[in-house]
Amino acid sequence: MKNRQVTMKDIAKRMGVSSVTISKALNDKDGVSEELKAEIKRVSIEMGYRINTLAKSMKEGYSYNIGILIPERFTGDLQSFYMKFYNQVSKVLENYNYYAILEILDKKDEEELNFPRIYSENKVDGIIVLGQLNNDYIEMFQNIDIPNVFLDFYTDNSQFDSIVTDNFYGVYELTNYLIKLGHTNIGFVGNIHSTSSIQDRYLGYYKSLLEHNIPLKDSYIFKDRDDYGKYLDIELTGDLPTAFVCNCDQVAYNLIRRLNSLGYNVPNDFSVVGFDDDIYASLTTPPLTTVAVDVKEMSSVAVKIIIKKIKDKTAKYGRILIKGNVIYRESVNRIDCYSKS
Amino acid sequence: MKNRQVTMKDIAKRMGVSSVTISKALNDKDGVSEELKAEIKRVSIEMGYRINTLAKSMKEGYSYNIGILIPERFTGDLQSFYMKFYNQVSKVLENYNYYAILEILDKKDEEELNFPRIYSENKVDGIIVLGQLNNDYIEMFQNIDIPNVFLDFYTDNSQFDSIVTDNFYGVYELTNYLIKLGHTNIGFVGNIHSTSSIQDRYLGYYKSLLEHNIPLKDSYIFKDRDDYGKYLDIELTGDLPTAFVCNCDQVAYNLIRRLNSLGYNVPNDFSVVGFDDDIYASLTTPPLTTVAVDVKEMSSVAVKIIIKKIKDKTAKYGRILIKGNVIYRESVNRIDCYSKS
DNA sequence: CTGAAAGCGCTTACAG
DNA sequence: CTGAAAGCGCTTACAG
Repeated sequence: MKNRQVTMKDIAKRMGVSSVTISKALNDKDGVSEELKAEIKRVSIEMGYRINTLAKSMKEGYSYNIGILIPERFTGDLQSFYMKFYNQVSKVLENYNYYAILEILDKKDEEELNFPRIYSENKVDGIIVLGQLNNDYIEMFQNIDIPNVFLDFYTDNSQFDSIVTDNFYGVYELTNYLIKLGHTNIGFVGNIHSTSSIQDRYLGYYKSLLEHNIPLKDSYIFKDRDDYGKYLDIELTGDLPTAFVCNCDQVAYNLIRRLNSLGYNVPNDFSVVGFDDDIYASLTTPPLTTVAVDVKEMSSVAVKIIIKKIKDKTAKYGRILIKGNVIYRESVNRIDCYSKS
Repeated sequence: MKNRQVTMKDIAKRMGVSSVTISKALNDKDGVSEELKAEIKRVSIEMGYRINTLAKSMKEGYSYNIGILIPERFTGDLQSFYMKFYNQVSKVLENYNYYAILEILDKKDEEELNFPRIYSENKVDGIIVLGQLNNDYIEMFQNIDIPNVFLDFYTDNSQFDSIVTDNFYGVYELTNYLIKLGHTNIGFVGNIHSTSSIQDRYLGYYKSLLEHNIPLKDSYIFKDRDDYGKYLDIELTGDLPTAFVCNCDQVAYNLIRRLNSLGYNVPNDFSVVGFDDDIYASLTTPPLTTVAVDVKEMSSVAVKIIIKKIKDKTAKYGRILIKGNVIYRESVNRIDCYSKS
């Protein structure tokens, strides 16, 4: 058994007042004289009082916990990206006096459509889902009667609120930047049938071309992975563009190594840009111009929304796009300037 | 307000029994006939009952939460290592019907010696500290009256239980391996005054040399960082060893790039080993022979210990060393065999 | 096998 | 300004 904690009752007894008065004083509510309030606070510290949030929570009907649900497959070795989110969300929640509870949803539970345990056991007031769930599971989520928000992915079912990085706009900005530097032969590296975020990035690239009256060339679309996500050797034969827009930094990293091994130099022979600003962006030589996902802002918004939804169950937000930040580094050159960077 | 949940009372009313019987049935306790128990379970599912763990917790005096406390400075960009631990600990806790609550201890709170909020607010039954706290804070931790365990670091105060990777033994094994392959001129790369884990790794290297009657040479100790942890260019002049034992993978990565830029090949000209098996180990060409910290085992042990300490407040474990696993890759050659690997 | 009573530590609504 | 009473939803110990 736990050793007995100091309770409000103990303070009350010692001070000869009621525990109601203690509660009011410690919560800065009206109905206690300022002097008594100050004295109560002093004594409570002296006695080493710590509030029992469990009791408070039960009375109020709120746990002051938010669940963060991450499908197991996003927790592998290199997926530290999601942990960054978790970290940030957890930090933001503090400002609202909330805590984050992580649940990793294992494959089996996801397939068998079992409710998250944090939900079944009423551990949380709301759930932030981090990382794409399978469709059936998402459908099931509609039956969950606590607020939820999807972070970093979305679904076509408009019932759900989601917060995603603006893939489209980010690549659009990057491509505009390349064009401004004189590039007109610009390739896109990625399997445009693989994930919806790669697709959106591709469309941002395409929009930039459209706006500048640059025709889209099939031969400038370079497949980087098969439809199962397995990386392929990028085919670099025939007519090549002067700049490559890669769907992510890791692919840019692979591409640059590939180009190097063929005797090319980046950015002198080819300009290359990525997306994500993850560790690969700084491991390439030269470091990559890329788009940094705004983890901080996205996390803040996710928390704000879930807290609002807890207070107002009917609130709806839909799909919220958060702009990333273009990070300018040395992997890009003006097209008319082949002198070294 | 939350929409009202189904409670045991509701089930009781509907079935014409008391809520005590419901509680017994759902918890598989004695005192209910098997038929009634089965019927209660059926109805509770039908009614969509979810237990209110808050009420249960309050009654029992346990929150069924474990806090994971990570000092802020370990949550930066590249420290996904700690998140791996967090992940794993969280997964293991599930088996004990416990949940993990993350608290990132910010710099200010650490300096001002403020208790973690999860402690002040009684949110958790125990705390796992992940990442070295400053000494004063550790001293203060002695006054915390809930069980705690330090994960991945230790302190000389034997009051505390800690679980650390066996740095000493890991490097000892690696160095033995190099010697078995014929190396006798073996260098160590690291600032041996910088952290205690680097020091332990150095001593493992030294023990291996001792055992094989290989003299320790000052000139074979290569400083990789200053005393503040800032990386230095490693000085590679004069008499060089045939193999380098690096204190971590990132340093091995830096070293190999350095050697490459000087025109050397690894492993043909020099063998190199690292420690950690992090992303850098697979980014080097060739990939690194290194020691993988056994995150899984360390996390399991941490959880086992904290759960035991919750049940028995007097339990003591001291410093527990967990062996890492040597991962054999291609960055090492036999010394007598210069043909390619 | 079944249930009435008490209690976990708070907070809220109300009375004085 | 202060406090007695009731209640949040469970579980435990005890009585029948």
